[in-house]
Amino acid sequence: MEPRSLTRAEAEIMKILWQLGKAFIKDILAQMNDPKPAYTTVATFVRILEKKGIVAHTTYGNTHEYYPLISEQEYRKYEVQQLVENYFDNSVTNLVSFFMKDDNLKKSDLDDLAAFIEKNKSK
Amino acid sequence: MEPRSLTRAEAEIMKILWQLGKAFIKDILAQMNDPKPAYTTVATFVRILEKKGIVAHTTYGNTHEYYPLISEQEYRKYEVQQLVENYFDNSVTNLVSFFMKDDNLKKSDLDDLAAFIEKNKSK
DNA sequence: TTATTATTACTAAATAATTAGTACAAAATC
DNA sequence: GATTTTGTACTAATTATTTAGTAATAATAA
Repeated sequence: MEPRSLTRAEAEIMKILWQLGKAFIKDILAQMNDPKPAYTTVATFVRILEKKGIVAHTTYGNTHEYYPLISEQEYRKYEVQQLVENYFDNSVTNLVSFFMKDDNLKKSDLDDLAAFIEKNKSK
Repeated sequence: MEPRSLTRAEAEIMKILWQLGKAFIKDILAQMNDPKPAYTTVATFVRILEKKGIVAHTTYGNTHEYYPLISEQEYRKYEVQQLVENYFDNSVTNLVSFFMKDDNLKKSDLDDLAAFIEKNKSK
């Protein structure tokens, strides 16, 4: 399942699906912020996501319960990779040093990261 | 200058402008990968970027030399913020701990990061 | 059992993004 | 000075994205 970037509207729906695990259209709609789109708008996007192979459904009578085919972890990984590739010359270190410059990183974060690296060096 | 997300094509051109500092259309085109778009396509996007207030130009005779009004640093920061906001619950720590899960870091990343952290421990 | 409600499938329409051609003007060349 | 080249501005056409209405159908309620 090769991930592609989700559009803004698609991402909004996926986030709800990831959170709920599975949902009917009305459940998705209920989670959306005001101003809520029309029921049929949500249904359209879910159908688009299904056509793209990112969502599937189970049928219960005449209704469908939708669920994601890609995990949030998987997609998040893809997005991070995209960012690192596009703006940090493919180097995670560049991203980390970007955070350091901006003082966005707590010292404990760095310590944790150092410990993690130490632990994984053996492999 | 409030940054907005750049579209794919816009980002491609901005990256070249950031790299060159300033450029004529032909310079931008020269930097693009094959298959290169038409000269006029590049000109169109530069005009769009200008209308959006992201690019400006200096006139030399009948030609324009274009330059960015937003720095790459500034935009990069915006993009990172967007990612952290959308997928890491607004926490940089969450992003760092994301890297500390198996499989999210390449071995070369591990080595680089180790060196980087070692060097910065002193501070 | 008819009317209402809920749901999906299809259609459509507006806007954004992508791509490039044509017209025109200025500059360079012959 | 006429012709070719170079560059911008305008226009246009295609595809993607966003949004939602309508038709059809099944389930539910009156």
